[in-house]
Amino acid sequence: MNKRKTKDLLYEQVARIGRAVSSPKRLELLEILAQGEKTVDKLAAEASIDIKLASAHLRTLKEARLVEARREGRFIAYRLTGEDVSHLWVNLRTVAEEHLVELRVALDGLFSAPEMLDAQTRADLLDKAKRGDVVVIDVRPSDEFAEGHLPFARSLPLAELRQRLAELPQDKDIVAYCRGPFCMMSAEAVQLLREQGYRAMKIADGVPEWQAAGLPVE
Amino acid sequence: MNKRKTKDLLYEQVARIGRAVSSPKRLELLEILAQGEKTVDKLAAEASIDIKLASAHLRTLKEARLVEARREGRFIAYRLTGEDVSHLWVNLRTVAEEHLVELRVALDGLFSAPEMLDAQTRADLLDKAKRGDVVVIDVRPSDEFAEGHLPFARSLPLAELRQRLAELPQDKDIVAYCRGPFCMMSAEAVQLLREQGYRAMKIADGVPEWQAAGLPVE
DNA sequence: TCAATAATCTAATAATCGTTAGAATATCTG
DNA sequence: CAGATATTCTAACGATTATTAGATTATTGA
Repeated sequence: MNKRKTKDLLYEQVARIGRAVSSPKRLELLEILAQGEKTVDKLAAEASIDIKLASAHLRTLKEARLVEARREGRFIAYRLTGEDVSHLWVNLRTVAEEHLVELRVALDGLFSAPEMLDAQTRADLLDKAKRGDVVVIDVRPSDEFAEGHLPFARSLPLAELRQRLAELPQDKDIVAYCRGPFCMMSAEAVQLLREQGYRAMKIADGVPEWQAAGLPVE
Repeated sequence: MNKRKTKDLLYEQVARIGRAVSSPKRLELLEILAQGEKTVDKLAAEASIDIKLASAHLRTLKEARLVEARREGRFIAYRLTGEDVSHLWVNLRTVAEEHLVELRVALDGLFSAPEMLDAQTRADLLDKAKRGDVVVIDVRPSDEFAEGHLPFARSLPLAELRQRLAELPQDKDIVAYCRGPFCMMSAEAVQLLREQGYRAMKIADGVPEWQAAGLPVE
């Protein structure tokens, strides 16, 4: 048995994972799937691509065993093959944020400082939420909330926020979160809430980030 | 500002990292660099590729900011841009090991069970090494040992092992490690030691794995 | 069984990437 | 400064991949 050939085989297998995460659209699909199981048409709509293209990308992800599919009636639902895949996405995104100036500039421009809590305050936030000093709202669609959410968070999807404002207290800090640092739902929620006179801010974390940091999820 | 365009830009940046790790040879270069700084000719020799090709791959890695270069006399030395890059490599390899049957089969075939310590025994190993119950040897080239090694380990490069056998005790367990699960140096060392009547075994971990697990490195 | 829907499969084209070879650059040594 | 060495740069070819469109399969409900 040739030592060189064996090594080539090993690295080739890891490169299968690498190739799977080398396309922006596949990464976006992975991030959406990190929020929970989704059908092809929903994934395509979320990622703003054609169903055929989504299907092709999902096939690639499936061949790398990062996702798996199951038929649900007329639909086919995809999900990540494990929590480690969600962590890989967080890891890739974190390395990109750390090293690629272009990305950091784009993110800084998007989310101005006062709206964004720092990562160190995570434990602190959990504590305040537990005591009821702040209201943590999950502005993702409710099915994603159902698949897992931050402790003490309440579901208040962005689409329903305007009609359900009455549910929120005017005299407490409101902290919104969504799918993660690339998701703009929490920023939109904060903007709306501030316009209506609420004391609102956002955190960049989503459930995948929270989990990858070793913190509990409900 | 278009929401869709902004998102595309963000995922495109992460995909730059993905593309950088989508080639087997680039992954091999990353693993070698995870052991410490190396010049282009050494990297090319280790990865069994032409210097020109190594240079091209290193350029790609540099464009993704995963490595950086500095001139050292007539040579140019490359190193990883941070510890997080080394963790990313470990993460990718771990996901591949977890999900790709082909890889697991290849690894199982390579390293038969009795020679390999389980990952859980890491803390235990550290303890025994501290008390002197086992001798931990680092069989990588000595410059890699110098850049960082497991606590209580002593450097005994594979190339010098046969001549330096006398340095090892016959009555103690000897544990060999090298660059990580894909590296075959520790397996070769164990084979040689056993032929010579020593009680030897290997661990799959290298320094990057040890570090990624949050354990101390000297 | 037929029409409608969701998704996949197949084939084709354009774009990108890996690899190689030859020319060019930068540094060291005499 | 000339020659040797280490590496990069440039250009080119073949291989791989992304994307699109058309045909096909699987399921549901009338």
